[in-house]
Amino acid sequence: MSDLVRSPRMAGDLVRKARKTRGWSQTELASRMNVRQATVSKLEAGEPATRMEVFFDALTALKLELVVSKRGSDADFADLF
Amino acid sequence: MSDLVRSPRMAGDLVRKARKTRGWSQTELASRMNVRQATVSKLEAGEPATRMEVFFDALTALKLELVVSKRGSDADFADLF
DNA sequence: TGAATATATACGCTAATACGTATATTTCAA
DNA sequence: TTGAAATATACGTATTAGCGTATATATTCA
Repeated sequence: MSDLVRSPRMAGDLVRKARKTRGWSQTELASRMNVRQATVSKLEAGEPATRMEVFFDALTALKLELVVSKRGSDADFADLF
Repeated sequence: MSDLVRSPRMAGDLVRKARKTRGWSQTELASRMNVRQATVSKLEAGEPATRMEVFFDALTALKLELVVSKRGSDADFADLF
């Protein structure tokens, strides 16, 4: 299973879902990321100015993997990679 | 084809690669993202504090898709989704 | 329902992005 | 080689994340 993420909002939703699936509180996740609970709260709220670093730290803590690929609808550019 | 991204640095490398594949200059990409060329430069350099919004805007402009999934090595948590 | 737990906010502070504008540098082709 | 195009930096400004610390609101559950 995997989730498509197109915006900070969707990223926040995904982090929240994964965190809850793991049964962690924001404080628990924040601790693993070495940030404050308030920072996790904002990340999950989809704050657009959240630092990329914070997002990646969350993915790492949640043992999630981020894969970038060409958009399926982008037929005019088959060999992007 | 797809690329795994685990950090701002890797994100920057990927954006640069995709941009070049499209034959765009940083200025060209910046214009499509509605940010300055300097911002694209920093994004590609892997600046950890780059705003998530900027990263997502770049992916959108480059017609790239971001998919989050559980890490393959994370066997202890099969049903994260 | 009442208390414990969890999440959203707040204040003062520091640091750093991104902005506009501009230029120093590096890259690359004629 | 040289000159244009591309990229990295710079300066001053405005804005805001994230920090420490703390608390107002939910939310959960015995």
